[in-house]
Amino acid sequence: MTQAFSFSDVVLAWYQQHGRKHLPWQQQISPYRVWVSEIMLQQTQVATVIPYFERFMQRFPDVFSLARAEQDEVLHLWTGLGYYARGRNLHACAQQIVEQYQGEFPASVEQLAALPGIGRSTAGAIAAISMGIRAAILDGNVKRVLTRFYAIEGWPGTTAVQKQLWDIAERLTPDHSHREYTQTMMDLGATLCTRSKPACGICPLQPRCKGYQSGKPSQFPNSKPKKEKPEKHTALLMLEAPGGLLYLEQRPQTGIWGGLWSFPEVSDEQAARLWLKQQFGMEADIEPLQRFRHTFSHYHLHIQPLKIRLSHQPGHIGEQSGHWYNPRQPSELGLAAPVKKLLHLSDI
DNA sequence: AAGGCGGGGAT
DNA sequence: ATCCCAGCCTT
Repeated sequence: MTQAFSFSDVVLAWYQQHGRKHLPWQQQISPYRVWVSEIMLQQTQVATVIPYFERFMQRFPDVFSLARAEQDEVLHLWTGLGYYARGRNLHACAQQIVEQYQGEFPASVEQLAALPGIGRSTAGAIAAISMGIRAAILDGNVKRVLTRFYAIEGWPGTTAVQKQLWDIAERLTPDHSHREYTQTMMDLGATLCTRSKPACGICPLQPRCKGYQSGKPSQFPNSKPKKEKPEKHTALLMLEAPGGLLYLEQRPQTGIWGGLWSFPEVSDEQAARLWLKQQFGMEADIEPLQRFRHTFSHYHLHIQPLKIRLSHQPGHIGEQSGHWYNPRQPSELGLAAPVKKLLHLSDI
């Protein structure tokens, strides 16, 4: 009597031969290392994450060192990764794990998902990969594999499709080999079941894949309904003191570039003149630098840098305590990508 | 349920 | 230029 291979049997067999086993976070596997990698990998590709992960582990080898750190240093190591709330949540989460759990990650999906920055999928990944707990994940890779395998119609961002996918993901998860299965589902999505030109010819799931049978596997997952991104404008004030020092202030924790250091932001050059008059009670020469465009996931931002050369360094500006940044001796601060670019631009 | 939140790599 | 990525949080 023969028993048909289950979905997870096929997946696990493929892992033995072809699964990735040498990524940095697949070595010395621990809840801490898996957690940091999973947070970094949210909406961010493997190749981008690797150097950030290595630097982060070098500086913060365990949850205690991370919990003790200054937020500025955490965000400094996050500079360029984007979605900076991830960095702030990571720091807060480390402190909570130390205070509430004596530095030991709680061993259940529910408890993990209650921590800042950890949702259902990341909790499942930490539990399955580092703790051997039976838990499902639903990241971009798994969504792609499942929507193709079952030819699921509808954009996965909708609640209905989301729920359907979670139900399927939970059902397919085997009751053994949780780490291997979880890593392999991500591997399949990352290496074979890719967004474009999927390698169906060498995919172990191909014989039963409805997406393949449809002849158009790449139409799954159905794409997000598109809408045009608005064009927004802003200006950044580059106050330069003698010696090339540039004035930075910390942005609010919420909103764009939350918690990062940035040039004072005003709406336009007109507002800049007013701002200068209010701060210094005097006129100042404003030199507009080359305007450039920075694109976010949901809008385009035209940034007008305005250089203002000050004859002397003011004692203080406005309410908050700012920071005079020396491009030749960079401070370890979290910087938004465009700000970092502008700071580097001045360092010539 | 919907919208906010980055930056970069692939195409 | 467009798409979308090892999603989560707030409203």
